[in-house]
Amino acid sequence: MTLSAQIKSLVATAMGEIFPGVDLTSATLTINLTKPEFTGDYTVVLFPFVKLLKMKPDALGNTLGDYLVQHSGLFSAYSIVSGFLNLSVKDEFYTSFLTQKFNDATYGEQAPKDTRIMVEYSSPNTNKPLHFGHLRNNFLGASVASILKAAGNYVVKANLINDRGIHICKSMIAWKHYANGATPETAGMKGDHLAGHYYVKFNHVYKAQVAELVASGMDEKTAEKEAPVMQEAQEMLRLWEAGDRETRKLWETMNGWVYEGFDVTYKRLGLSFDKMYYESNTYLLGKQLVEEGLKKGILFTKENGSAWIDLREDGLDEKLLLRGDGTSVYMTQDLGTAKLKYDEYLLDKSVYVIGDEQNYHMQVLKLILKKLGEPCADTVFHLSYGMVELPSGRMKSREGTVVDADDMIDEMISLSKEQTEQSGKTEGFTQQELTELYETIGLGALKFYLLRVDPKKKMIFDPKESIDLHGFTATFIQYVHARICSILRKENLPLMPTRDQFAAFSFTQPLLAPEKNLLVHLEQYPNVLDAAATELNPSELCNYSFQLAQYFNAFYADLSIAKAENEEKKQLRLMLIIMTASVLRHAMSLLGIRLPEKM
RNA sequence: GGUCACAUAGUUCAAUGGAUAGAAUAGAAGUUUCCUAAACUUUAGAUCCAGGUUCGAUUCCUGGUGCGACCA
Repeated sequence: MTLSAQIKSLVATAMGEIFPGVDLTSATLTINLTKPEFTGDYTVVLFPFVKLLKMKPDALGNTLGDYLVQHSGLFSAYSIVSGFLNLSVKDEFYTSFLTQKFNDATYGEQAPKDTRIMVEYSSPNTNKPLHFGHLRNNFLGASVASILKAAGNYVVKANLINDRGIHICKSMIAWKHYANGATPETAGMKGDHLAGHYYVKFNHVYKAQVAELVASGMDEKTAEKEAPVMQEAQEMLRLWEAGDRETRKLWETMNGWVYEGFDVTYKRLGLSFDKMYYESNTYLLGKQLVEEGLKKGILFTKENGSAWIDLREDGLDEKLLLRGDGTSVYMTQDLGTAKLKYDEYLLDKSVYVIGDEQNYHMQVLKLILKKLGEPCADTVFHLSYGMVELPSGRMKSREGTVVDADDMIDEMISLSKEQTEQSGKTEGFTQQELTELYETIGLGALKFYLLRVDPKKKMIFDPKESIDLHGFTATFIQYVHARICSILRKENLPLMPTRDQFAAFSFTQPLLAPEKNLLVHLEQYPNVLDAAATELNPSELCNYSFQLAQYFNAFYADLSIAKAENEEKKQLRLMLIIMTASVLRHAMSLLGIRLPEKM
């Protein structure tokens, strides 16, 4: 049990003992960390009980404080400041905590539970390369999956590839007309970039054709439908659905190129999946659910034979589920896929990492499943994240304002190279170590930058100013780790020494403020990890790690470790930094960020 | 038009209904005979507006303004 949970239960018990027969359940018991400007470690807020007990806050605080100091054995002292009871925890609690946990590589993790969670993320279209906005999705998904695993869940990482549809046909048509048979090899381009190139080409040609038709007197709506290249794309989609050999072959070839390109990017980013779904396999799913829904009278048909569900009672609209010609819409296949996932993996929870532009779609999806009586309805959870915007506004692929993911990665790595060379500490590194270091720093910065903001909030990305290797960044944390490793090397200690590498000390000297800050913060880690898992919010780990690193830097500047005042202090501080480095590694690994031993 | 988000220092972000609203960055001033100065210390600077609930509101409620997404 963590300290704050212990204190909460101690206070609850104490209140019961002191005020027998008084029902205190209506008052919320709030325990916080004490603000730095007051003495004490944990604070009980007294106000909620004041009315109930008809006591003044100070009187209540004294009674409770006296009782806790006398009975719990955990507190050395207390003080009351304007309605807040500040409790000081005995140093022995922290030193014994440190002795027990300093080299526990799994500190903060929870015992395996029987909860099965799928996290679907990435889910790219195969007509263009990943852009910067997709990176937020990928990092979030990967990180949330790791966090959930650390919290004891069984996790399946899934990727649903959008490999069919009109947008794919657009790339194919443009390639057919304008590529002269170019392949990634002959073009010297990654396959995903090649496909993306012809998707853009399609849009150029299309736009020109529409303009031409409009100029010749056609109205714009009609022109958009009549443009020859669009007609061709539509025809290609029909051929694809009919299983036309040649079309399917081209489709397979081009998608193959795209996957090779994606694989390179995924590998570079350290992303992996346990299960791949392909929309070309799943797009016909869901029709059966619709049929059953019609039979049960949950859905209804309109005159043209299309199938609908009426969600107006729930404040939403009528929603189309099958067109008059019997073809599906996105919602139909999403219904089917949700059921498929649930049946295949016996899920307790199915997390969809999808942008907030699809809030409505996901709300409707869940609601329809519920109305159809599908048990998977309750498992569906939309992890909705805000869009990444440029200072000039939203990224638009058609307007060419997208920041390409591969370019961004290259840029970050070269930036980290530049900065590292500037700092002039690369003596003794092999070429391979340097290459690895640049990647560690560059990718770390990128991941941290995208994960440090609450997923729900949209974020602004300024390519010129926002990426910095100082301040609230992964680099800051990596630097702390490198410093700690450096000290340990000089002391001839491994990163994770066993306990018998230290003499059996009993720590008797009072903890100094910088030591105490680190300890209090380290003790919080399990709570933070648990909160990150509950909220599906990796940014909690960013905030926590950064603060831990800040405490370390202050500690490091103030107190000597290798030349501590005496052996006891040296030992304590070594254990402290070992644990600090270990917790930082753990937290950062959940974000997919590596920490170097030298930098 | 309807639904849903969001609004905090110049900028980018924090703050389970709790104390004097925290960081980072940009600005100003300092720190290196001593374990990595990618660091540390000091300083200045903010809750969109108007009501309401509460002992107490950045947080909850109502209305307004602004920006955005989605649904037609």
